Amino acid sequence: MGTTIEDVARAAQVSVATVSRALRGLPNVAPSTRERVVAVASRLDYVADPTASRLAVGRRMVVGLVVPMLGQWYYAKLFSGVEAVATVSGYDVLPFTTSGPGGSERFVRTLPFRKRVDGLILADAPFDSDQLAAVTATGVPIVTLGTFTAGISGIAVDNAAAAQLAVGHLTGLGHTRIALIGGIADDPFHFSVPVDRFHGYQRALSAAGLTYDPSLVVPGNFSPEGGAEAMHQLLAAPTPPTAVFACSDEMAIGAIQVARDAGLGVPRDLSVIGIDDHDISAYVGLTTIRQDVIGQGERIAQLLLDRLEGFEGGSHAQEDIHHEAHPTRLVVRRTTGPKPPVAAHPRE
Amino acid sequence: MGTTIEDVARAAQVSVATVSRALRGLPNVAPSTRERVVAVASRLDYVADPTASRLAVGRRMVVGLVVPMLGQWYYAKLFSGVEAVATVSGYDVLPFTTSGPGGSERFVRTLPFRKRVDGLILADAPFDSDQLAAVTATGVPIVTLGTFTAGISGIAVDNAAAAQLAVGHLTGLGHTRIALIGGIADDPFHFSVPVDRFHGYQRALSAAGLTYDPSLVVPGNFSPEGGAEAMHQLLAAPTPPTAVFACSDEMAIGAIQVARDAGLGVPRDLSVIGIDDHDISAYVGLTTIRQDVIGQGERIAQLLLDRLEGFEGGSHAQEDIHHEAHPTRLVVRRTTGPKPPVAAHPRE
DNA sequence: TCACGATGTGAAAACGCTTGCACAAGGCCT
DNA sequence: AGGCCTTGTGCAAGCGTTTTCACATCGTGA
Repeated sequence: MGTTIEDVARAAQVSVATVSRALRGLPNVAPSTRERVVAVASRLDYVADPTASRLAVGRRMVVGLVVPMLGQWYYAKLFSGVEAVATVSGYDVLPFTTSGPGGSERFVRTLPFRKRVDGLILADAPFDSDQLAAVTATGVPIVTLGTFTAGISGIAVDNAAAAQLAVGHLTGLGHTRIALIGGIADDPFHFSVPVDRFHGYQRALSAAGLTYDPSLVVPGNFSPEGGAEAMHQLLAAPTPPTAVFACSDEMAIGAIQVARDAGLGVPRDLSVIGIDDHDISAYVGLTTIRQDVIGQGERIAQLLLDRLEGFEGGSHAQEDIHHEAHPTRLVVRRTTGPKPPVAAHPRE
Repeated sequence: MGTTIEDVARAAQVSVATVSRALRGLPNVAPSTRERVVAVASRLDYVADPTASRLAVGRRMVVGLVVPMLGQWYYAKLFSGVEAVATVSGYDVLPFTTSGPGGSERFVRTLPFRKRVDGLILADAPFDSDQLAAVTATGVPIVTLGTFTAGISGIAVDNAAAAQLAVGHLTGLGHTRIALIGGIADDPFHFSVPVDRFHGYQRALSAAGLTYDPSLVVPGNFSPEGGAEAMHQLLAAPTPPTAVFACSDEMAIGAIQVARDAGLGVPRDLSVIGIDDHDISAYVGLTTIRQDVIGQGERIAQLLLDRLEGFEGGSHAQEDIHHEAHPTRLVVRRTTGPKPPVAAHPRE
């Protein structure tokens, strides 16, 4: 296993420089020489040590992916999308999570990506502007996903529009008491996605001539558990909603379960819509707003890679920053329906 | 950003060797010197370049995680467990997927982990013994997850026992026609998990005095889609099952949806049990066999790291191989119930 | 026939760190 | 007082590549 370029050079009776050139397809190598080197290299099972070559070249061939957490559906999908395109360009992807111990403060304080990555993807980055400044000050090329930042290229779905689409679907069905399960109140990671969706929610309400009732807005922590808790809270109110817009499918699913346990029919007594189109949403019949997460991951990775390749080859001209909206789509399934004639109360 | 160890040495009026020693807490550095070096280093925002240090030390500080795919719930959780413990020991984790283009053949042919990782975690590795031999021949320390291999340490749940537990639950409820939705027939990645679960299924049947009916065993591809298709196939049979054991929760969820769409009550007419205890299973009321995926990831990573650390410090004595079974547990929820008095047929 | 650009090749200097070895300076013992 | 560990420090040789530069060699046009 430990064959080095020198072993190959010796065996092929050439210098290491020639081996390097021959194996990487650089010009100025005689065809016969190249052939011989390649043959020897493959006979010896030689592969270049990336550590050494990265040191020599000065590029780490690593992109960092900063996410609140792995293991959650959205970020897992994202990672796999990013990984897929990074790999074909020879880049590794190194995840950094900001919701663990220490959270984003630790991340910003230690800047653990320094000297380790060539570029950074900030996904739903929970940073305030000071923190962001600290990160950009390192000089590492950055793109964002899920939120737009002035001066930084990125892609995102239009969260406000998506939310508005969702809530519009509900108002279109005649609902007037529409709850929001989001991530606002306790805001574990204070990123902008839930905020934007909240705004879309409000917009849709006023578009339908409805007044905003703060008691119908509860946090859901973007988990099924959180969604369930939120639903409990909503059902305990004097006049429960007839429809719920959950800011993620996982919360929606948690909410639906609680509602059904309470004896409510979904969508007979209560309509529920989510966002994401989680892998299993189709199989629980959840109406939702679909977004292509893997596609977003692939796209943002490509955006960063283009920038990185551009850096080496081209002018260091001011990169024109680029904000790209990704589409979303309403998928109507079986958890939303017309407003019930009389509001049902959960049975005790 | 580009401060090197030499900059620090110059500023602190010591040699680079001393800087290296001081910053890494090695002995034989005068307290006053160390203090000064640390101060200077932090003033200059110095961090060691891992690429250079890895080259010098000869260890890559990377563990490879070989999985069929990322982005699926099980492997995403696994990755996050592995990542969590690897990180605290300073290791990066580099995923390799074997179900993409080229599949495991490509992986075995190119051995893309050479010179890149210090150790390898093979999760549900779809390798035959020749392929496995090719991988081990590289000399890279290996552990397996999800399956036991002679001569290689690993951890796994007892899949046969888990399956037996699941099917035993169904026979205990009086069911006699019990289907299996697994991954056997077309076997996209031919790994052993579905095989073991199939054996557990058979064992549970004979334990209950039931005869095995091959027509009740259909592949499900470990996806909700696959589970749905499988259920369609099962319902089309002359005498459909009254209970289904799905080899993953995702398949179970797909199956349930199809059954309900066909007018069957779950669990009134049809009981369904899965394996995994997926994040959302609790919220769709799915009866299942629970396994702690993140815990498995953490444990297998620790096992590998211990081995790696052992390598450097201690004797190269024959590592005692270590096979560790991880527990599973039956979680009864609301998709399983007693055998219906008369078998229901799907309504057309 | 001679200078001259192409072309192929090798020597050696990076890249930024770690670490073995040599060495100086003190303390401690006898 | 003289030898001897111990402690603190620096020099320099790696680690395995890439890449610059210089140097042959060969053909080619004048």
